[in-house]
Parts: sequence; structure tokens; C-alpha cells
Amino acid sequence: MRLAFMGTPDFAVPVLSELLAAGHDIAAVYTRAAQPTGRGRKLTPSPVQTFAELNSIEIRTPKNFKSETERAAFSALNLDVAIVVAYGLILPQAVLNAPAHGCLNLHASRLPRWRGAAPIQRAIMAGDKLTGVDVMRMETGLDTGPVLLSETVEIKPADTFQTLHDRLSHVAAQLAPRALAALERDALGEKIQPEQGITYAHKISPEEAKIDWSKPASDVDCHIRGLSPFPGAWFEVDGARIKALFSRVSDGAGASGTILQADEKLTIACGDGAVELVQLQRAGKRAQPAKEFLRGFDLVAGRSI
RNA sequence: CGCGGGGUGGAGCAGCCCGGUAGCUCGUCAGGCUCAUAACCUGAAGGUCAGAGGUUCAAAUCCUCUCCCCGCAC
Repeated sequence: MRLAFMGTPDFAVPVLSELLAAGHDIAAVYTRAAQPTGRGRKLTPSPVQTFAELNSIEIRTPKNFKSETERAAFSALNLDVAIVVAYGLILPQAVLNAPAHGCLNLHASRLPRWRGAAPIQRAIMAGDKLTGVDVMRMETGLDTGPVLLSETVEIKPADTFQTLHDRLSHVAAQLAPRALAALERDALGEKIQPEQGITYAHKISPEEAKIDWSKPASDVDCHIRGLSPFPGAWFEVDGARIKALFSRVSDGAGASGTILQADEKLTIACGDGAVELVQLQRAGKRAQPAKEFLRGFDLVAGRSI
């Protein structure tokens, strides 16, 4: 099929790659414009742009679709369909209507749970056991469209944002060509999203990433894993900011924030139970296992953080 | 030129401000203690102090440049 791909981060790249491999005609790739980012504020193209450039696909990086010119340019592509994956821009009705089969979005959750920006993090942080990828027909509302195809993915106790992200990205990449194949055969049913169970996956603020030791251990554990490695759950000791990158629920109890053990393992008491911090990183240092971290950072059992 | 931290025996760090020939914790190896041990005791090996220049009688320590890693911001 003749299609446009719209996406920006890492997550979207495997999807584009699979669509290309499936032999579809990618008329254009839309992605967020390169932005000054990272250390040194260098202008950095999005992962999708980098991939598209390597594959010599036309790249478009409009700021939005408010102008008539931009909408006309999109319509002029004469598309069968547009595939949207974590693009980062709102598409107006005129754009949604332009391709013959409309615009399909791949979203990293089972809708209507976790509509919005950070579905993967939110699912882990909430302690969900299941998540998945949905293919939905886009409407103007935020992730409200009818679902055409979906795949469920299990969230494991040892999952982090990173591992789950990679798995879901892979699943999405497998799902996209299947959805298009079915679309060509006109074999896709549409299921309206239920009214029950709607939740929103709001963006995560740095302040929110701070660890609240007064919460139950399982919550703290999910919080840490859901934000690892980015943006990173953190806490402070003597003004030093420390990121917790991996954790597990552990035995032990005490006043919230008390260090229960700090030799072979690092264990902190939570509101209910305790968590073991397995992988840590302090500002300016690389990530390290608890044992190594403790060798260079003076933490003693009994102390409160 | 967005702000900032860091590169010291295999690992993690201290020492750098107030130059004077390298220290701590762990690991490794050998021996001892022990029913035994990842515990304890004794000893040993192992470092061009990221790299290149410069200042100095003398530089891990001061100055300049380069390379690499990371936090914030995004």
C-alpha cells in the first residue's frame, strides 16, 4: 500500500522498518523536527529521521498541520493510509480524512487504559500485569478511536521501562504489517472503546520521579522499574542526587526511608515492607550494582534517608 | 559555545584547593585459624595517577589543549 509513516522516537523505528520490509510504498516519513538536545545542545534528528535518511525516504518535519499548505502537501501524497506511532503532533480532522483508509495509530497499551503520552511507564508504575499494543483508527480525541487489532503483552516482575518498551516496540512492529494486510482484504473489524476503564497516562515530571519511601514497597518497586532508565526514579542523600535503576521487593520493615542493610545489599524500609535497590547511579557517575555503589558512597544501616 | 560532575593497581573511591616519589574498601594469589565458610588473621602480586604539551629542583596535585564517561536540562 502507499502510505505515510508518522513517528519520532526509538519506539517507532522497528515499525517503520517492518513496513518497509513488507514491501509497502512509503511515500513520506513525518517526524518531529531535529531539536537541540543532549549534552552540548546539539541539533539532533529524531531516531525515525535518522532511519529514514539511511533508507532514502522523503522526510517531512512540519511544526504542525495548521497551515493549508501543510495539509495540501499531505493530501497530495495520495495515500492509502497513514501509520502513526508516537509522532508527537496533533492531527486535525482534515489530515485524518486525507488517506483513503484514514490514519491508523499504534499505541503501547490496551485501550482505553493508559491513553496518552506515557503508557509504558504508567503501566509498570501502576503494577499492571498485562499491557499490549493496540492498532486504532484515529479520531481527533486523544487515543479515543475504535480498536482494529491488538496484542497483549505480559509485564514481568523484573521488567523496566526499557525492557518492556523494547518488547512492545517489537510487538508493534509485527502488528503493523498484519494490520495493513487485513486492511487490504477489508478484513478489519472495529471495536469501539468501552466507557469503563479509561485512564490517562500523563507525562512524568521530574518531581514525580522522586521516590516516596512512605508508599508500600511494591509501589516503590514499580515506581523505580517503571522509570528506569529514563527519566529515572531518584532520591537524595546529603544533597547528592541518586538514581535507582533497578529494585526488587525485599524482606524487612522499619520507619519509611530507613536503611535496613548496606553491605552486600542495599535495603530501604518503605511504608509497608522494604525494597532492595539493586542498581544505582549517582550524578556524574555511571550506573553500578549496589555493592560497588556502597564501596564508594558512605551509607550505613540505621540511617534515614 | 546551555549548566555541572568525573577519568588514580581487576572493581569502587580518597588524595588535588595548601606541589615533594600513591592510600582506603573489595577482589586476586599464598599461608594461617576453623568441623567448615562468602567469616577472621598474616603476607604478596598488581598503578606510564585518561593522553599530549607547559611551569617547577620536584606535578596525581598548578596552567593549556585533546579524547572518553556521566548528571541536569531536553
